[in-house]
Amino acid sequence: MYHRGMGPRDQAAILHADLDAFYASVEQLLDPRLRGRPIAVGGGVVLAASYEARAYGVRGGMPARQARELCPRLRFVAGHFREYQRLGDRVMDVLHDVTPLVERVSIDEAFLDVAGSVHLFGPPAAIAASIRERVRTEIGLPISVGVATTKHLAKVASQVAKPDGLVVVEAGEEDAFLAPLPVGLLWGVGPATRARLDGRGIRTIGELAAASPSMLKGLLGRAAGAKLTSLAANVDPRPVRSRRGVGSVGAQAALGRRPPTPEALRLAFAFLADRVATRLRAGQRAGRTVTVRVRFADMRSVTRSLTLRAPTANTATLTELGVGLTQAALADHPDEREVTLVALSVSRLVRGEGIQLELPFDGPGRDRRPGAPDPSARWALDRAVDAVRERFGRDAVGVAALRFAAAGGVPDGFRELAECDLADPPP
DNA sequence: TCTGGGGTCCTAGGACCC
DNA sequence: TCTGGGGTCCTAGGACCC
Repeated sequence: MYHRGMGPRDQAAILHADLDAFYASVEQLLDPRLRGRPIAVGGGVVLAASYEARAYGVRGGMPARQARELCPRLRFVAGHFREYQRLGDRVMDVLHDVTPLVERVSIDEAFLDVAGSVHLFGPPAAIAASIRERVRTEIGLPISVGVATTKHLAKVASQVAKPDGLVVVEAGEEDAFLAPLPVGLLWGVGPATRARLDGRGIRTIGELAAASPSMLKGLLGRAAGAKLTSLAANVDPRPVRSRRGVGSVGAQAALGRRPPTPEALRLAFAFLADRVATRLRAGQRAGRTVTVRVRFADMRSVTRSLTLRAPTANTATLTELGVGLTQAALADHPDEREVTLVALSVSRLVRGEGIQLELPFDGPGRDRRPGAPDPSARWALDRAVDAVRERFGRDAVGVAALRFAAAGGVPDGFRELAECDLADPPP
C-alpha cells in the first residue's frame, strides 16, 4: 500500500525546503561586495537581515535605528523585489523537477512529498542533498532542507538545519529528535503560548509530550491543546497540497501618528481599496465581508466588520465602507487622538467570471437612497480603470492612491511579494 | 522617528431559526 | 406560555505564520 500525502507513515519522505535569509542572500548574490558582511534590506524598518547581521541581534521587523545601535557596521540596501520573485520562482522550478507535489508556503519556502519520486531519484535524503546542490550551483543561493515523516516534523528539521544545512529525521527517530528541542520550534507556538507553557515548567517538546492532554486543553483552549498534544506525539495528518484557495484579500498602511481626520481616512482607504479591489477583480473574485482594523498609538488595535448581502469588488464601495467602519470604531474610542495604522480586508470570497454583483449602497438589506451612486456606473468605472492599467501600467490612473503611496510606506514591490496568488483551489 | 505588510485559524457571545 | 436543545451566521478579538 502506498500513501499519497498522508502522514505519519513508515518512510521519511516529506521535505521542507527553506531558503536562508532569502532577501539578504539575494542582495549578496547580486553584489559580491556585500558577501560576508552584515546587511539589512529595507529603509525605516528591517525587512530582512543577513546571518552576519543576525549575529548582532538584528531581526526582521526591527526599526532601523535600533538595528544600527546593535550593529554599527550594518549596511542598509534597498530591495530588488523583482529579483526576489524571479529567483524564488527559479528555486520552485528546481523543486518541481523532483515531484509535482510541491506546496509553496511563501516566496522562499515549500513542502514536497517525494514518496513517489524515490524510484526515480533515490532515497529522500539524496533528493534533498541534490536539491541543495542544484540551488547552490545553478542559482547561487543557500537553502536548508528538513526531511521527515510529516510536514510538521520536516519544518522543525529544516529550522534545526539552518543555516545552509540538511537534517533527516528517519522514521522511528522522531521522539528522540524532538524531545530536547524548545517548544517554540513547534508550528503554532508563539510568544504567548510559550509563556503559558513556561508557567507550567514546560520548555522542551519532550516535556510537552509528557504533559497531560486535559491540562493542555485547560491551559490553551480546546483546539490549541489538542493540536499541541498531537504534534508533540508527532501525529500530523496534513497532506502536501500543491494548490490551495485564498480566503481573504487585504491591505494595510502604517500612517506614522496622525489624527484621523476625514481627509486622511479618505486618502488612506482610497489607497487600500484600490489595491484590494484591483486584486479581487484581477482574480475574478468578490467578497461579502469587509473588515477594517485600526491601530492606535499604544499598538492596541480594534476591528470592525460588516457582511453584505451581495459580494463586491468595487473600489469606491470598499473605500466608503472602509471609512465608515473606521469612523464607527473611532466613535467607540473617543479618547484615542491618533491612529498609527489602518487595514482593509475582504473575505467570504466568491468566484465568478465578470463579477458584477453590486451591493445596496448604504448597507445590507436596504434599498438605495435617491441620489446614491449608481452601482452600474461604479462598475463601469472600475472596468475603465482596469483597462487603462492593462494598457499603460498600474500608475497610469488613480490619483488618490498615488498621492498616498508617494507620501511614504514600503515600496509596492514589497507589498506584491507578500500577496497570495488568487489561484483556483483544487477541484 | 518606536515597532512593515499579507495572510490563517480559533474562540466566544449574540441573533435567529427549527 | 415556558423551557431546552442544536445549528448557522455574524461580529470582535487574539495568536500565529512568513
